[in-house]
Amino acid sequence: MSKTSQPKRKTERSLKHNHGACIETALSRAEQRCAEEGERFTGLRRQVLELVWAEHKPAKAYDLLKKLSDIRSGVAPTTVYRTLDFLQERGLVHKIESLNAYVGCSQPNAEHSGHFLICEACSEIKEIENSKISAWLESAAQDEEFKIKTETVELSGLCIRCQPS
Amino acid sequence: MSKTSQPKRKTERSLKHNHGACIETALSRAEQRCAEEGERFTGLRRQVLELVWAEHKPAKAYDLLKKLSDIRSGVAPTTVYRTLDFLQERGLVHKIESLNAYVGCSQPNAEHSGHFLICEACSEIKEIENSKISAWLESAAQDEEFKIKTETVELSGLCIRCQPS
DNA sequence: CGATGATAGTTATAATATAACACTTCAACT
DNA sequence: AGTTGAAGTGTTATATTATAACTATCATCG
Repeated sequence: MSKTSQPKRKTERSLKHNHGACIETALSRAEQRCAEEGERFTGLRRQVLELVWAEHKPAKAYDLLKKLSDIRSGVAPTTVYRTLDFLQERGLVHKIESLNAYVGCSQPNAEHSGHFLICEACSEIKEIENSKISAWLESAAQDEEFKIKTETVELSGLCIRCQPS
Repeated sequence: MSKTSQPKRKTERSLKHNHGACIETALSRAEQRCAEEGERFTGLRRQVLELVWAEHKPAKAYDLLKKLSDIRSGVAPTTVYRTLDFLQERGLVHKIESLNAYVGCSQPNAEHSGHFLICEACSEIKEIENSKISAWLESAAQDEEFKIKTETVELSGLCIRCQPS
């Protein structure tokens, strides 16, 4: 019997959505996406992605390393970084540059840079899907005749739940 | 005679502006800004800022450390990071999160997060002063009722000079 | 002058990330 | 089924980035 077979303690988030299902969705999308691209969604890749998705908070590489070590042997930093690189290249996770951490992406079908709202109080990260943002930034870049390839947009502050009322 | 006393080789950039003057301007603005705030613009702080401004490219902390060691003794990582922190807090330099590097800020008067265009080919960084960007991002955040405190906006790609014609 | 707080020096270590090479596995082909 | 080549993973070592904790020095002000 695995440790995860029990009814598990609830987090704030789990009160609001079925996070188990949330993870499942992410994993099956990832599987599908890899299949489409002829990439293998191996046990290692699945485990790492599952750990990244364990919370809706940024996961640090070395924290993933520790957790991964609990479920398999022969895990080194390389293991984690290589796998994160793979997942990133397929758009399955994003790196949050300002935190040196990683979050799962729920729109793995699109080749997109993510845009993030990062709550400084509760650490929760929300990826915003506002197609206008890229258009705006491109227009700003166009003023300088600059050709954007990747966008790093990380907005830190307070989410609605953490704002003083 | 210092090495820098000679007519020096021209870089692409030096053909376009008098970079010596560019540094001088940055330094005197910094001096003024510190004076306004009752902060001391010490020799160390001046030297670090000068090194950051040496090029219009991102400066890595440990590169600054090496260069700083050439002009003073007792320089450790702490020295550099502490000084960069000081300069950052006063808006005199910005950290480029996606590169773990620092650039000088030419608008040290404003409390602003910078928005950057980063050329992947020539490494040149341009800080864009487009007041619309913050307004746009704030409106996007507002849709989620998120209160932005700091914006990390780093757009990587190709500057006009590095684009294939 | 002497107390005080800011600045800088010193030593050690933590945290993040990559390089280089060896071994294993899988799938495609014969 | 056996061969083989590329992809995946393991292993070891090291590079890079950043901070902690404590001490010494300096500038200012009473």
